[in-house]
Order: sequence, then C-alpha cells, then structure tokens
Amino acid sequence: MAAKIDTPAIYESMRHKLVTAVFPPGQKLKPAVLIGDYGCSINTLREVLLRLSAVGLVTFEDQRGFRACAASARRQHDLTRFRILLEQEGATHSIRNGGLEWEARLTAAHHKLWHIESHIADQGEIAPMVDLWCAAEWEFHDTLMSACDSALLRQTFAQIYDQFRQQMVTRENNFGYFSGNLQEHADIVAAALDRDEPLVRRRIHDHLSRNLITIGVSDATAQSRFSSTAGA
Amino acid sequence: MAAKIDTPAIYESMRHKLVTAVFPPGQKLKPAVLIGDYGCSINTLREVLLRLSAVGLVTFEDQRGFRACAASARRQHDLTRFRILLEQEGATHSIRNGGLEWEARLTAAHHKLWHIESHIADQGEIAPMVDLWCAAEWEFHDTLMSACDSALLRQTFAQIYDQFRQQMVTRENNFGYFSGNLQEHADIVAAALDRDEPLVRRRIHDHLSRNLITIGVSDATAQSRFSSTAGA
DNA sequence: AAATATAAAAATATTGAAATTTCATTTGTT
DNA sequence: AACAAATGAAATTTCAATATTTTTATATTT
Repeated sequence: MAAKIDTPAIYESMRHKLVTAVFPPGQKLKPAVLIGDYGCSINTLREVLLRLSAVGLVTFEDQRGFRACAASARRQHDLTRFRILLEQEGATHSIRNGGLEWEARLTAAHHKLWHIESHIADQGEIAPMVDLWCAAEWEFHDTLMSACDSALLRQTFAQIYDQFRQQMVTRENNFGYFSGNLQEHADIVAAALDRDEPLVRRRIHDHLSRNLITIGVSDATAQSRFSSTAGA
Repeated sequence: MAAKIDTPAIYESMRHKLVTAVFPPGQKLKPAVLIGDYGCSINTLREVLLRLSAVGLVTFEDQRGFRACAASARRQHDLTRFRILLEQEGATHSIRNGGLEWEARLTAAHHKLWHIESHIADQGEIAPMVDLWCAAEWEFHDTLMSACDSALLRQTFAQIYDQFRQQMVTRENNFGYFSGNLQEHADIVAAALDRDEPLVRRRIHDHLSRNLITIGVSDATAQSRFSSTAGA
C-alpha cells in the first residue's frame, strides 16, 4: 500500500518551519514545490496552507497563492500590544483561579527555562540552544495562563504567540536583545506566586514592551489574512 | 462558458447562513449535500468549510467532517467575556486616537441603530426587522472600535462577534432579552463622546454581561477548532 | 434480550489532470 | 526609445474519480 498521508503531521511540520524561519517571512510558498518534502499531492498541501493562513502564519491572495506572513515593524508592534493584552488578562485569571497545582506547574516550567537561560547567558550566544529555549519559553508563558478558565483566550494567545515568534526569528539571534530575559521571567514568577495582580500586569508589560518599536509612516503593509474572504 | 465559480461568494453565503442559524448550531455540514446550493464541486466546498472552521464558526474533526459550531452555555459565557475584553480595549483606543471624523461616524451609526430599535420597541417584536437590526448593530459596534489603530484587535473582534452572534440566534427572538438595548447603546455613545474611558468600559461591560450565564459543571463541550491540528 | 461480529452503505480524504488566471518576455507601433 | 499588445510558460483553481475510513444495518452468538 502507498504510504498513508498524515495531514496533521504535515501541518505541524510546516508550522514549525514558519515560526523558525526555515521559511522566512515574505517567502513564496508554492504547493507544487513543497510536495517534494512530503509525499502528498498539491491539493493536500493546499489545504494545509489554507489552515495556516487561518492562524495568521501565512497570507493568501486570491489567484496568486501563498506566502509566509511578511515581517514589518507595524505588524510587530501590533502583535506585541495584543499579546500584552492577552497575557495580562490570562495571568490575572490564573492568579484568581489557580491553586497549588498551578503554582507547582509554573515553578517547574520556570525552573527549566531558568536553567536554559542561565546556560545561554554563560555562553554568550543563543544559537546552539535556540530550539530548547523556544520550547521552554513557550511552556513557561503557556503555563502562566494555564489556570485561566477561558479556552478562547488561551487559544487566541497560542496563535498570537506563534505569529509573534515568526516576526522575531531574525532578531532572536541577537544576544543583546535576549539578555534581560532571565531576570524578567523570574520577576514575573515571583509576582504571580505573590498573587499580586497589578505587579504581574506591569512586569508582563515591561517584559514584552521591548518590542514596541516606534513605527514609521512608510510602513503600510496590508494585514488581512484572506484578502478576498475576510469575515467582517 | 461554464458558469465561473466564485469561491469568496460561496464563503460569504455560508458564513451568513451560519450566523443567522439557517444552519443551526451543531448541524452536520456535508459538502456532498451543500454543492446542490452552489454549482461547485465537493472539493471547493471543502475549502470553504475549512476556512470557516478557521474563524470558529464551524468545527472540523479529522475523518468525520464538519459541523456548525455547537451552542453551549460554557461557550456563550467564554465568548461574552472575551468580547467584553476586546471591545473595552478597542473603544478605549478609539477614544484616544479618534477625532471628529470618528465621532461623526459613531453618531451616524447610532442614529441608524436607534431608529431601528425604536421601531422594534414600538412593535413589540423583533422578527420582522431582524436582518436590518443585525446589520445596524454590527455597524455600530464596529464603528465604536473603528478609530483603534490595531488591525489585529479589530480583526479578532470581527471573528468573535460572528461567533457570538451564532450562539445568540435562537435567543434574539426573545423580546424581553432585547428590550434594554435602546438605552444601553445610547449610553455607550454618550460616554464615548464624553471621552470618559472608565465609563465606556463599564457600560460596555453592562451591555454585554447579560450573557454571562452561570454555567453548570455538566457542560464540558470541547472547544477546539481543529481537533487534530490546532497550533500548540 | 444484550452483546458482538460481519457486511453493506455512506461519507470523507486524496489524487492527477483539465481549465483558468497570472507573470515575464517578446514583438509591434508611435 | 517608450509604450502597448501579444505570446508562451508557470502557477493557481477546479473538477471528477479513486481509495480510505466511518457509520449504519443485519446477522450471529452468548
């Protein structure tokens, strides 16, 4: 029998390549080329790209195909502000709803992240540990919101986090940008365990707001996911 | 010439049928049946359903097809809280960024909505004007956020609004539920024109919070849009 | 009668190819 | 030389048919 097709696996693989800049922002994504990497037909890959455009990692224009979502200062700015909103809200909910279980999970996730970030700080470069760090950072931020009882909020946050990561990839190699993380993550945990909502909000804001770049007027990139079908 | 296929139009038509309960929540959506309404192939309709599942109006399970997103108290509750968050934030941005232009648009949108709602209040029933009212209500809430400079926020709000509407359709015919709207919409406009951010936030909350139903533990409906491929 | 196994039917997923549209290049005109 | 129209190649969209999986109905066993 011909090897069975695992569409979810193809989706996951493509998603990973998008958030890690194997397909850098703006790159054209041609189904006919990509089927070489997976043993499936053009149509199946088209479906996968369609789903990825749904979660904002890929842009789709009628009759002219797919592209890895382009990077722009404006988009980065917008994603950052939105992420701050979602993460502040989610963390606040967690503080209210979360019990000892949540505290334990958060402590564990932070311990792992702290270990990896210490290592990176010692080495003075991120590159060799970037995959490990990405996984740990996601786990940390997701755990912070994990006691929030809104499925919608967590779902949306996961999407925005991926889009945010996609915008950041080129910059993550910059050690200078990275260097404050160790302390900031620790501060967030401390405030969360103290159940100090306003302080957690402030520290989440400070942690993320480094990405709030002042944007020039020249950057007027279109943002819509589906140029022709966007619900409105 | 064979009649050309207009995929965006099919998408829009299906979306409309979902938010107006032509396809009631939970209903199975079989591509093979639906192609009867549009002159297209199964494959094209599958793409449309895939996109609709991306914006949360349709659920998709691997190997067992599509369904109009089910209604549940839990989901309704979740959507309401998230909508309050987004609308408060968007309105706040609008107050800060919006100028005379925005005030004029808001006044105009409210005037139309007020006219329709007065009519409904006089008649004592919604049914005959439900389509008009839906359009006017969307325009009002969208305009309220229209001076917000976050494309992401407006985009997400549009999606959540549709999902919210999908959950509400059965209840909108209930006149008792409707009756407070006239005054509430007017109050929101008044506070917005006064540039009173805290008051706008409170009134948006009060306007929407009627939908914050207490939910029982029995309602544990799954919420994920893509059971098999959801990011993260 | 309840539970399990089997077979038929229905629905879904995938494919390869045809029809349509866009893109890049060449050709012809002012 | 500059601009417009035409050509051909590449990419995208759509279709109809095939393979796979799930569901339904029927028969068999406990």
